[in-house]
Order: sequence, then structure tokens, then C-alpha cells
Amino acid sequence: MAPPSIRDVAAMAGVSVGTVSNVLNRPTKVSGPAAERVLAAIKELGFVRNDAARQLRAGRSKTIGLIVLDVRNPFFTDLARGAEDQAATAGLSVILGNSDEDRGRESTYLDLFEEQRVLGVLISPFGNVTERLERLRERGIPAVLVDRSADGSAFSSVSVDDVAGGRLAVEHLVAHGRRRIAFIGGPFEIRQVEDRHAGAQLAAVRHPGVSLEVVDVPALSVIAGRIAGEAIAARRPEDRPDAIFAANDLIAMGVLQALMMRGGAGITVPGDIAIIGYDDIDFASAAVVPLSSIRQPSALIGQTAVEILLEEAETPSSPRRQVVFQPELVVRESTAGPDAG
Amino acid sequence: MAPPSIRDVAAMAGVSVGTVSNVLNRPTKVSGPAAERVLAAIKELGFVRNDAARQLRAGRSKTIGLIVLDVRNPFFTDLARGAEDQAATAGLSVILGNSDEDRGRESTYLDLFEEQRVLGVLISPFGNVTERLERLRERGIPAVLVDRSADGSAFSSVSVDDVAGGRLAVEHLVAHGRRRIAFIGGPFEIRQVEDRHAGAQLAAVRHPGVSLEVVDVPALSVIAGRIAGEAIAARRPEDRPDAIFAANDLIAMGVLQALMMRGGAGITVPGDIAIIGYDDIDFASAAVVPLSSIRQPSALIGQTAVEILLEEAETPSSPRRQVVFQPELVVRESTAGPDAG
DNA sequence: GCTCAGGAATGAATCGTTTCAACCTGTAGC
DNA sequence: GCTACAGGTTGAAACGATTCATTCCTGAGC
Repeated sequence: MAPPSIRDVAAMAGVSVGTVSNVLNRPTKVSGPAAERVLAAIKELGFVRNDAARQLRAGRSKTIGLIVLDVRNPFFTDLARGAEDQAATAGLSVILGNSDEDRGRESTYLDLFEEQRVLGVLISPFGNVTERLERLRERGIPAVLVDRSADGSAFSSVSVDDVAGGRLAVEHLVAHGRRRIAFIGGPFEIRQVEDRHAGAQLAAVRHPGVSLEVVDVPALSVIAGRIAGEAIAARRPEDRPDAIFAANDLIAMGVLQALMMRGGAGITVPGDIAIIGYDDIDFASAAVVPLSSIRQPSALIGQTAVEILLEEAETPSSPRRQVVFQPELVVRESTAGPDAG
Repeated sequence: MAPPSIRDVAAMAGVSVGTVSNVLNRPTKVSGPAAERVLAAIKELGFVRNDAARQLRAGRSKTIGLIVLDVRNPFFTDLARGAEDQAATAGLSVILGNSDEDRGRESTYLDLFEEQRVLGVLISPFGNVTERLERLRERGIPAVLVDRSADGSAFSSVSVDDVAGGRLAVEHLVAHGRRRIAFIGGPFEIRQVEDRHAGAQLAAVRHPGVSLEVVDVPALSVIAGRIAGEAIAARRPEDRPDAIFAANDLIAMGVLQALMMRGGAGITVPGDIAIIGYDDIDFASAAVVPLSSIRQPSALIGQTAVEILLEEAETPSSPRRQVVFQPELVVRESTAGPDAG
């Protein structure tokens, strides 16, 4: 019942434990017949390496710890997937922790990862974790921040340029002839919201005659969007914007629902009002009117973060890097449909 | 730079390694002053247990492996959360693997878990994994199936009664006076779809005068739902159902969008047609018309599965258990709104 | 026939923790 | 003053894979 060990394999194959280990780790060092006997014994016994013993000897595990703010957000699951795939090519695995925007949970995961002597930590931080991460680094565990550009340069980071995303969105709306644009989003404490708005502002001021109104909402949710949308529908037609830039897709969908509802004010999308969201979640293309959006290279972020992490694990003295990706415009009917203005 | 070991702590505190270990694991066995010195040394050195060494000695890790079909499905993340919380009360952690309905990925995770000598495995199986799981059990690693009642009784399982869920939905519609009901769902190879339909059928035949039509769709997605919804809106009014039971919330939302679209056939929900979905995802309550649904106790499933797993890990000879939870009806406007029929 | 090179195989030491038999030391009982 | 006993403490063995200095073999070269 106890799993067979490398010793059992050695006994069965009639070789020493060292040879079995060589078959597993340095196959070229072993003669053909010996290797065959060992492999046969492994198969026969159903031997599986004991990872704990390997780790103990190696002093480090073959696992990367990843802590995300919210597993239910497609952005993070895609990011995780990218990290996983990249790790797999190096024979590593990723263990995923969901902090759920809770300092306690975040901290618990960091403890766990430290006990496990993980190879490195990827984290989209919520609380102030710099000290914790610094301690990990002293212990030889590197960390890379994801979805957050590192303020100082103490740690490497991989993020997306939200300012550029906001600019993209508004430039696109302007290019399609829109002039009165509303930014719907909030709360502004969230860095991403602030940056997206800043980008929108930048783009707007570059075009004379273009105005940017701000509609502050309490959360990045469908409901918040619907309420904002209803308020806009209730305005006199001449007071309505001709385009809406929502801080994320959930808000955009809520707005869309409100505008399109029968019994509404007879507003058409994109005819009367164009709408663009942010994140390009799956639901975006499935909306009543397929939603234009700003796509972030989520998987690529994860992938790149793992690459940097491995580099730092290999060469602790390697310089920190701040990678910032550019987001991409995804045009669908909600801004460029058949009856667009 | 190498992390301090229990030996360093012992040296600093002027005690033996055995005593340090006792402080950590059996605090009552250690005298006050000794314990204090040890704790001080731990703090001073920033000592953190090496999990690999513990595991090696214990022969088993303190981790539970969980493999789900799709991390992006809120049902599974809630389940994972339940499992995690329950595990935490026993001082264990959960590592989450996403098979993404891919046999290869599923198998890779099982390999990983076996190498890690996890305490046990929770799995919502995709491929045929019975042999793999049986081998694990021979090695002393128990497994519990989640979201799938085990056919034989070889393994314990925790699932939800989908037949009962289907029955609930239709009984509810009938109780609100609906007579011509359409079940929209597919593909029928998915057990859940089949069971939900079977339950709907059972309820329908119990009521004379109630008919149940089936609209087969190729996927459980918003788009599939919208297409089906458009087809229904295109029918002559007298040929339309007066209620729709969708196999999941995504389909229900697609149908809802199609029926409510301006330029549609002037159909009101729930006035002309009531709609009920399944799963009670967050979006359900955020739909244009808040969606009635069938709620599954996702977190409770995860929690219970962990309980059973721990029992089997403790007592391998304990009898297998098949736990089946009952789903719950959640009534919102889409079936019982102000203008319901 | 002897030496030597080099490939192949060996097995003891090691990683850090837990466990447990053995070993104090002081106290209570007689 | 001696034994019993219990609460504290000790330190060596064990877990299983990896590593590396050492040994063993084989065949080539002279």
C-alpha cells in the first residue's frame, strides 16, 4: 500500500539507487540494457517520484505561486492560463490562489507559498505586500507584480497601459464622428478606472469640439451600468451624449440594456449612441448589440510574467523590468454597426 | 541567504531540535521559559517551516487537489471556495486545477497530484478516470467525485439532483398558470441537460393540459440562446410557448435578449412569456428582467466533498457515500413580475 | 602482458523535519 | 535515604530522491 520508492525500483531492476536516479534525470549517462531494466521496473511497480523528497534535496520546489484578485474575472483566468502554459514548457506548475480582494486571504497564500519554498511568486497585489515580498526575495524567492506597474523599481512588473486604452477608445469614437462623449465608470480609487479616464481625457482635448462628460458610478457592475443608462435615457434627446465609453464591459452591458429596453426612449445603438466597453470579456460579443471593447493581452501578461520570474530565479541579480503592454481595439457593431451615425 | 532551519533556531535558543519541533507541534509538552526562548528565536530568524521536509517525513502532504471542468464557470469557483474554506478549518489547503474539459490537462493534473502525494483528490471528471483514481486509492490517496453522481459505488460523490431541479422549474411555471412550456437546451450528451429535461418532463405529464416542447440548441451559451429566442419570436403569436425553461442561465439570458429586443415581436416578459434559467449565476439577477433560476448549493458541495474526503483519508475502509443535494427555486421577475400572466 | 582512459555503476552523505526511546532532574512517598 | 514517577529534554533514526567521489570494467595501445 505504501507507494514504491526508488529503492524498490533499484532492487527489482538489480541496480543501485544512483542508477535509477540517473535514468530519471540524466538518461544519457546510463547504458541501454540497464536503462531498459529500470524503466521496466518503474512501469511494473507503478513508481511515481515523491515530489517532497526532490524538493527537500533541491531546496526549492518546481511550482510557481500565483495570487489573483478575483478568479471569477475572465481577465485573471486568462492570465492564469497564460502563466500555466508558459510554466509547463519549463516543466513547472502553477498553483493558483484567489485573494478575493481580502488582505487576510492574500497573506495566508503568501505564508503557504513561503512554506512550500515555491520557485517564485506572481501577484496582483491588493494590500501592501512590498515588505512581505522583500523578505521572500531575501530568502531567494523572487516575485513579479502583474496587472500593476511597480511604483518604485524594487520589483519587476507586467501590466497594461490603461491610459493608452482610454485614448484608443475615445479616438475610435471621434474617428466615427462622435462629439459628445460620456465616460461612465467608478469608483475612481481603482487605478485602472482613473487611468482609463485620464486616457480618454487626453484624447478628447486633442480634438476641438469634442466634449467628455463623466458619469461616476459606485461599482464596475452590470447593475451600476444599467442605472447610469436609465438616467441617460431619461434625459432630453439633445442633452444625451452621442457616444459612451464604459470603464469596463459589465458597465457597458448594463448601459446597453437600459438604452435598448422597449419602453425606453426610442434610442438606437449605435445609431443614436455608440457604446464601447473595456476588457473584451466573452459576454461582450454575445450582447444584444455586439459590443466594441478594448482587449488586454491577458494570457500574454501571464506568460511574460513567468518568463521574467524564471529569469530572476535563475539570476537573482538580474535587473528589474517593467513591462507594459499596449491594449488593442476590438470593433464590433455597438460603435460601427450598419446604422452607425 | 539560505532560509534558517530548525537547527539554527535550536542553536539560538539553546535547546535541542526536538524541543523546537515540540514547540511547533505539541506546545503543551514544553516548559514556559524554553518555549519563550524558542519563539523568540523563531521570530528573530524569521524561521518558516520547510513544507517539503514535513511532507517527506509524514509521507503525505497537507494539500487537497481539486480538478474542475471550467474555472470560469461561477458554479465551480463557488464550489472551490466552499472546499477551500472547509479545508482551512482542518489546516489544509486546496490546489486548484482547471481541466478545461480536456483529457490531457486532466491527466496532467492527476500526475502532478500523485507526485505531490496529496491528501486526496476532488474531481469533476471529464474523461474516464476511474482506473487512475483506483490506482491512487491503492496508493492511499482517496478521491471524491463532485457534480457527478458515481455510477457504481466505487467512489463517493457529491452532486445535485438535476432531475429535481427540472421538476421544480416546471412546477413553478405551471403554478403560475403556464401551459405551453418550451425546454431550451443542449447538447443532450451532457448529463445535466438530460436530467434537467427529464425532470421537466416528469412534472409536465403530471398536469393534464400542460405541454412540453423541446428546442435543441448546440451549446449552453448566450448566443445559442439568442438564436433560439429569435426563432420563437418569429413564430405566430398563437404558436409561441407561454413559458420557457432554459437549461442554464446563459441560454436564458440569450432568449431574454432576443424576446425583448426592440423591433422584436412586441413580446413582454413575463407578461407573454415567462422565463426561468438554471444555476443562478450573478448575471441572472442583473439581467434586463431579473431572471428566475434554480440555485445549486455550490459552496456546500465543495464543503461536503472535503468532509467526506478527509473521512476517507482518515479511515480508508469507511463506506462510500453518495450525497445528492436538492436544488432550490429562486423566484424573480422573469416568472413572477408585476405584469405576470 | 601491462597500463591507461574513460564510460558505467555504486552507495554513502545530504536536505529539514518529526518521532520516539532514552535520559535527566526534582519531588513525593515511605 | 531510597524508590517511583512524571514532566522536560535530548539526539539519533527515518522519510526518499539526488549527488558526487569512488570503484569497477572493458577495451585500446604499446
